[in-house]
Amino acid sequence: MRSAAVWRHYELLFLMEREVRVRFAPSPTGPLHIGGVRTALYNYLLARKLGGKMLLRIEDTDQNRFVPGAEQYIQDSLAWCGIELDESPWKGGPHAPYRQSERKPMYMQYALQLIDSGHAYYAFDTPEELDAMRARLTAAKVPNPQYNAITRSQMRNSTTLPEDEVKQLLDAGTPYVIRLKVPRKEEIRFNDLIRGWVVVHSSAVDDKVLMKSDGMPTYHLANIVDDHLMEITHVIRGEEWLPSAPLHVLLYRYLGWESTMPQFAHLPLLLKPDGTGKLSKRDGDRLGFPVFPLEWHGTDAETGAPTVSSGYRESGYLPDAFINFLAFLGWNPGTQQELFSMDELIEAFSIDRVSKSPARFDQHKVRWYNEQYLRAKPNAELAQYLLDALHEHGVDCTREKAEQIASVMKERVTFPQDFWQEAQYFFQAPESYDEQVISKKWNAATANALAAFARELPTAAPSTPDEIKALLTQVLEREGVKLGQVMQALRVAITGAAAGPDLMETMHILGNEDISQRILTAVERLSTRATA
RNA sequence: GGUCCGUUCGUCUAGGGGUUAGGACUGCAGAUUUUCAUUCUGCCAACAGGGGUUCGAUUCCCCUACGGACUACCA
Repeated sequence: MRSAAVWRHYELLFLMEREVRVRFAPSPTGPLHIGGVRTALYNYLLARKLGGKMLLRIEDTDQNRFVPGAEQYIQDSLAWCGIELDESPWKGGPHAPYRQSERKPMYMQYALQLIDSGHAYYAFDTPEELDAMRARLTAAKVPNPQYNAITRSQMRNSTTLPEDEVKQLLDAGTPYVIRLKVPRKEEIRFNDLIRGWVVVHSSAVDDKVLMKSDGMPTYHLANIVDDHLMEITHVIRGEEWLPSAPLHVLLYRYLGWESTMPQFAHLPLLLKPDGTGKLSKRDGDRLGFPVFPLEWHGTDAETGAPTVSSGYRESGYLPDAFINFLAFLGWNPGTQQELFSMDELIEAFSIDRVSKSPARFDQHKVRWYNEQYLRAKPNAELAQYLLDALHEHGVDCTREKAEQIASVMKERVTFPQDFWQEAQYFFQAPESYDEQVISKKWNAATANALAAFARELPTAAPSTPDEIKALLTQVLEREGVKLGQVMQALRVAITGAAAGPDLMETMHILGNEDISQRILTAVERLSTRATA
């Protein structure tokens, strides 16, 4: 049973004993998806919360899976999200280098240490021999074929071969791997910060390869060695690592590092928004919304054709909104508060409030978060989005006008690009008019009243939304038409659309000349059409 | 198949032996508004099933079902 008080106690102990150090350790095999970003985020939040350090380590021990640009993508993504790294391949740090490929010379000595202490052994089996072994076991209906305490005695390795033959094979340069000698009957247990005690029997763990025949360590060895050397105190990673955690515990023990073994916290998975299963990189645009923080330009694995996967950044999501949403996927503060800045997240975060069960996406909620964050921004900042888009399209606009537009539009947009898309009519008189409104609301009386209003505008020169309204009311009264009857028609005459922000505000932004002109144009065009 | 992990409204979740099971998103309805949106108000909506333990279980225990992860010289 997890109790908040107990974990707070653990956290305090760590604080007193040694600096909290966490790591995010992605492999550069493609774009980082949001599950990875969330893992990085929780690591970051814990580090900042406890006054510790956050480092990033590139796990590139499999050179076959290296994807150019992936590392840069990881760096850019975290930077965009506001997740700061204290140590990284790009920034350096006291435990450099931070790429496992560059740390290659460091691993062999630990594998040899394990061999010396009898916890690991050389294995010379070829892939064909391994396949044959598995096939044999499968045929014999062995539930879980694996290289383990039982099968290792039938394979070609240093536990079965005479010592001098092993030496001979090694001297001859025969390809080999180093495998962990997992005990046959032993209970392995560890206390997961999120799940409590996890117990696994060693018979379920196989003799994992520690050093590959290319001289590189596998993930299992490398991550233990590096976490130890880098003085990592908490390993926060996805649930997919839970089954191999007992193996890692064994490694810490056999290497003699158990007393400083980091605490484990296995995060619940992020599920595909539609069907079932964990979210994967391939889910991409199939779902209609991004699973990547940034747009990714890759190549199709089979055809080699270039592919593009959309990103939250390019789709118009604000990093703060994205992060706030992501933080709540698997964690909550236990209060009613929904909106959290990064600093507030840091303040509120605690690992014991991370839930155990997996979470699915809610595309509506990310949008909602984005709207909240967008509306909280000052008009000047929102105006800049519009200004940028206008500049791109070669349209002139003063900053003052852009701010006015942003001010009236902010309640009705989800993304920054909406300002440009929804505000077209502020820069261009309508070319067509909403048919429904025209057929329902446009008639001779309305047209006459609006024309009268348009003619009086330049001379009356109202200078505020209120004054515009006053003038309009005054004219309509004289014409014997009610305000409610013409508003829709007036809106359509000016904007062409049936809906939009407050009309008086809109007219004020456009200016008297423009409104007058637009109304007269509409009256002319719509009457002509009516008689035609 | 085996091992491990999980299961509260459609979604994210709070809660916890006795509660009208709370909030947020979505949806729906109403109010406001010159319109749409916003805003406000309300409504719909959940403890997977079965056994225990108990005066009492959604909450603790067990089983079942379902879901998921893992099961490579990938991470």
